[in-house]
Amino acid sequence: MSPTAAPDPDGTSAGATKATIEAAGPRDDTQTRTTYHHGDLRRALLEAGTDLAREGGPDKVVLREATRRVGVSANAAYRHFADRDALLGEVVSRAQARAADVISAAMDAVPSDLEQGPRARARFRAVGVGYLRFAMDEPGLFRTAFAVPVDLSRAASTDAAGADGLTPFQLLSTALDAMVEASVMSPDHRPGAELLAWSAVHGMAMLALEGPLRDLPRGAVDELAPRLVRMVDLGLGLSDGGGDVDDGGA
Amino acid sequence: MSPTAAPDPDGTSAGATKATIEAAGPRDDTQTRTTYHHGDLRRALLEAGTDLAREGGPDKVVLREATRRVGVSANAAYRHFADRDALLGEVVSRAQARAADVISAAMDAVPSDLEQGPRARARFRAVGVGYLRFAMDEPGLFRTAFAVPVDLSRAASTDAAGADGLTPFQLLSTALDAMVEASVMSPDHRPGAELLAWSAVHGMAMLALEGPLRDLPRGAVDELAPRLVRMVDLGLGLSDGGGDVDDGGA
DNA sequence: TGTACATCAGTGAACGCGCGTTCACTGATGTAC
DNA sequence: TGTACATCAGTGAACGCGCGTTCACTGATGTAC
Repeated sequence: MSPTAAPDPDGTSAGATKATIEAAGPRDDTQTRTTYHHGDLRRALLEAGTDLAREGGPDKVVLREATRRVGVSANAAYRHFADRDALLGEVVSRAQARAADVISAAMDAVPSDLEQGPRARARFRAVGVGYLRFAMDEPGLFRTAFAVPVDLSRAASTDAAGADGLTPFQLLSTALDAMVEASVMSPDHRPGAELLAWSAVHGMAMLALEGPLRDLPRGAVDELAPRLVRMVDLGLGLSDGGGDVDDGGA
Repeated sequence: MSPTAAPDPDGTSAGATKATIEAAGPRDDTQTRTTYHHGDLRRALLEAGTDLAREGGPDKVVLREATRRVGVSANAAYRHFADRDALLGEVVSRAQARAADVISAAMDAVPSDLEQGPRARARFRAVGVGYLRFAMDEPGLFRTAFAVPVDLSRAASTDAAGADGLTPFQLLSTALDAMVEASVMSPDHRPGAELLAWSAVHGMAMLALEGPLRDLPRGAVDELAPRLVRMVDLGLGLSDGGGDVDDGGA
């Protein structure tokens, strides 16, 4: 039970002094430290790691640099994280939570006085628009959240939910459920629809961020994003698909 | 003018000997060399680089490892490539050309006795299916072709066209043009449609290859791919889009 | 037909970089008595 | 209330790795005379 996790219960002078230092804030970081113990090193490293991710994506989340920024020796990190992947894993979760917040905000911007059907659709499209907005506004965090080239499955990933308690994937799922409930999407098309919709927006983000469309101007993406989500909306919801179109030979 | 680039014109014994060695094949590679000069080092490095890309994507295209595999000292590569990025740039082009071949093959598998409209559609969908097939069959090459995390724009990129002379992007463009010509797609929707379609398949590939869906089984992708391209087809072609759907507030 | 010589295509060793991680350690803290 | 001591959270130095790149060099080739 760390003294920062719970309010310091004891009133010894030593304890009070430490509590005072901590109350001054979990290290203003970046600057030199006066105490031997950092006080909140774990959180500080997480924040430094997130900054690194913001600046250059997952590859830039480098353990030594994080400790350097916090002003601590390199191996102090090993008191709080098993290894570099453990740190990266938690940074990934934080990045996903940030994405969830942006998506939630976009969904909440949909007028609540719309009728059920149009509202479900608009909220569904807002998921995609929010996803792409996050990608373009925070390219480093986006790639950290959704395009980590290494497998982090063995690293304990903490909660990736946003402020409202839902992960980006869960937000997408609920939006699709609402469309079915509002009868603007056939239940037949519902299974797996997350992956189809996600693919479209994820692909545009990746093409624009580190694909062949790297130098596509921001404005172009802003213009394409609504067209893309409309394409998905129409392609998923309007038709029976499958039956009414010849399947060719491919 | 390298002797390998053009047929060796002279008949001197020295020249003939060298020509004989070269005729025996551009180095069987991987094994020890008996001559001081390699004979076809540039091509051999390109091939080693492509093998590396196949095995582990763009990051694994490492100059030292390529020379090691060819059996040559590390800096011999600098006789043929300005730097590591120049080598990588050419490997990227080769990977794109391979993608073009797979896509072409998928398009050519569409029966030619279909009517113009259905055929145009089927060939368009074949582009997406071929793209995803290449991604799953050759994940390393796919990522090298379409997901290089560094900017290679300053590296001279050679031709990325496949055997039929078209790049993957050009194949997609011609498929879309054919749909407009066959009147199964409105000309109003044509501009920029490449990016919408490309986004969808690229996103699914990236999610399955190095995204959160990394452990999605191959079979799942095989099942989703046709649904995805159908979604795109319907979303792009069937409706007027834009006007007939409320735009919400997002 | 031979030979001097410029040029080409390699070699071997080294540099500097930055990383993750481990080792043996020490200063600070909290607790049992 | 003081004090011994276990435990916690840091330090500093080092290891080993692999990379891209450069340096001064040498062996092989092709050509002008």
